[in-house]
Amino acid sequence: MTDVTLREVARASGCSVATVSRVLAGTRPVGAETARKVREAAEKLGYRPNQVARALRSRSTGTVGLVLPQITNPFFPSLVREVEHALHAEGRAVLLADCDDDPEVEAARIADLLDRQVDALLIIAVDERQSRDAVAKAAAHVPLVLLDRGCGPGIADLVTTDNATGMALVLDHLVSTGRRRICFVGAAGTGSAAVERLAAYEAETKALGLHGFGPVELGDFSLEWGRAAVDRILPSRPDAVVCANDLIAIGALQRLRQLGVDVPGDIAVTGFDDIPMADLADPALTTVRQPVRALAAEAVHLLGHRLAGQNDGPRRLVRLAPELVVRASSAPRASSAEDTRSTRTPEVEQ
Amino acid sequence: MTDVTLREVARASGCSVATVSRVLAGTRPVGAETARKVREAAEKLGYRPNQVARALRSRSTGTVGLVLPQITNPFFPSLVREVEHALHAEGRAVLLADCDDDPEVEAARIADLLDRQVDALLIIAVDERQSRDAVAKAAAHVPLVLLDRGCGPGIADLVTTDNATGMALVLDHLVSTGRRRICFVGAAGTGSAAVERLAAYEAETKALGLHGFGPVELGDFSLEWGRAAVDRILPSRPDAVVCANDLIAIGALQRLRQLGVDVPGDIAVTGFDDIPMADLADPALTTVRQPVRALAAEAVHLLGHRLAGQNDGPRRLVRLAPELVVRASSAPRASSAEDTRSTRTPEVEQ
DNA sequence: ATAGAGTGGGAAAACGTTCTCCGAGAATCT
DNA sequence: AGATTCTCGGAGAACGTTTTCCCACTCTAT
Repeated sequence: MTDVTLREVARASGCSVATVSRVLAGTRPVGAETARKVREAAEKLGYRPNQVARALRSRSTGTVGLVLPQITNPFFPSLVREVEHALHAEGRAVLLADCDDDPEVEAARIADLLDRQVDALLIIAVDERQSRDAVAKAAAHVPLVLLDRGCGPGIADLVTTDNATGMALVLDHLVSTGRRRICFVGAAGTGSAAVERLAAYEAETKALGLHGFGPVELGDFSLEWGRAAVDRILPSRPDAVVCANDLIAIGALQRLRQLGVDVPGDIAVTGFDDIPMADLADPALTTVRQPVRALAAEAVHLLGHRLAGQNDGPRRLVRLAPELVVRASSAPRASSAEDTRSTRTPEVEQ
Repeated sequence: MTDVTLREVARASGCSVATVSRVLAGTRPVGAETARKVREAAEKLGYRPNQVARALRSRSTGTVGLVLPQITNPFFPSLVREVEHALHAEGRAVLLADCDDDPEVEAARIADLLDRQVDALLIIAVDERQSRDAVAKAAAHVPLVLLDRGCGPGIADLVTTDNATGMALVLDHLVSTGRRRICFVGAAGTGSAAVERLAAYEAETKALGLHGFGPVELGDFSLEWGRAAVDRILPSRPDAVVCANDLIAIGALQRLRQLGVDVPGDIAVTGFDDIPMADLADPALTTVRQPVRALAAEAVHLLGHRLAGQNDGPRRLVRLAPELVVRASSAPRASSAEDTRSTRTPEVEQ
């Protein structure tokens, strides 16, 4: 019932605590016979090392804090999953902190995690500006990597999706399937996703010479805004609507259907992120899939690097290229959609 | 830079470590003047108690392990969120373990959490049978509450949704809006959700005297099965399809639309769980909303109870009544759906 | 005056590890 | 043979708290 300690294993195997620790941790060579006796005793008593004591002594808890704005944001669960797996593969555990999209809660959670002596922090920042202070302060104490959302330059390592590439993929695709009257529905925030995707859209349309057309409407990253934006955009008779994320796109899809507009016949719609719903929308949504696994792997890798080294060296900014996922919502107008759903791609499983 | 300890606060305030601990923890009355000096010094040095040391000494980490099958299952994020908030409100932190739907991984994660000295475990079991051993073993060491999914009787406290009530709500609703030729698409597994929802469906249809009709098709809890099941059910010309969860229902919706069947005109469709997608489907899905916040609160409450008491006493089984959410997919046939979406209910926010 | 209770404070033991010394014996070198 | 290294093992300090003693002192009641 009560836990078995090193002392008891030592007594049972007739040697010292130090020796038992050594053979179990493999930290120094130990005589074959002694080792056997120790292992035997440990086995018999069902000894399990107390990680708290180990942490106190060795000043490392083997624990990483994962701080995010809102686990219910549909893009995060898969990211959390990958991060969790990557960390567990290194024998680390994840302390989860959901911030309810509130920077003050975020600051408090970060402080709490530091008190709990996490070895490192992985943070998806709530807000570009308002998170900065807390993040910077935390980065002074412990290796810290920002994930997905930035937080000002030079604060900490950041690994994120290359929004410019993603937007370019979308626009190339639309143009190459004959769309010309393209418009953009984005978000007005100051977050990196909002800013970068808008900037990329504008740069790319210019590069492609589509600059004549192009209403741009900015709201927020929500379904409701997607629905509302359709009404503001429709009068200019576009043949494609590029949305800054999937939620906006799905909202747009809903409103367009309601108004009897044919997608993709009259208008193509694209999203960004590839959340699970994107594949389920009707028509299934063409979108940009963030390289979730690679993002997680890279972030964990960077953490490992700082944990191994002295946690100094320059801040890194890693941008990973996303992937275009073409589905029915952007099918060429020529093919008059008998079975538009066949474009659906398989799940990201494995 | 390096952390401030009790010793340093003691030295700075000219008193002993014991006294500092006492005033900061408020564990014993201490002279007013001394207390002031201590607090002042602590403040000035920026002292933060080391939770690991505290945990080692007081044999309590203030940490709870949350073990779940797959964070990407769309029903879980909101549950995780509520659990996390409820626990944090008590000053506890959450150690997250995602099991990848694998009972062996689950067992390993549970063992790891126990080594990390979690004060308690909150487990959404992967499998009714295969999780039993690991859960039972863990329950012997630490307060443990099962959430959402059971794991055999008497293993541990269990708080879950009352599937029978939920199914009754659905059937009453369908019957009272004129549906009679009702059929069921469920899952064949041995998990409590699969078994209970099927049993409840059968009991309730019998009670309502609908027993003449009623094909029942069993597959799994997936979109694909929902799509496939439609083809097997359609020949019997039902006017309502009751699905064992939302994924199945959304799959069914998709296939029905593809076949040109009018929902809800020809056939009503209902789901179970109220995952975020349910509201976004077209038509929006009538479903049973699990009382997520209450589930989390009750589970945490039970944990607290066992943490306070001696972790004995009988195992409890708490069933919470869910709520029917009527949306467009089950609108009465009479009202020939001008704007079927208006039935949509607001988000669960706040 | 003296015993008894009550108060404020310190010294030091514990919690379960890891790790630094240190010593005893065996093996290797000159 | 004596000096040096190596190997194996133990004693005990340390990690930063909490908590148990214990002491010194001040009140109050006899």
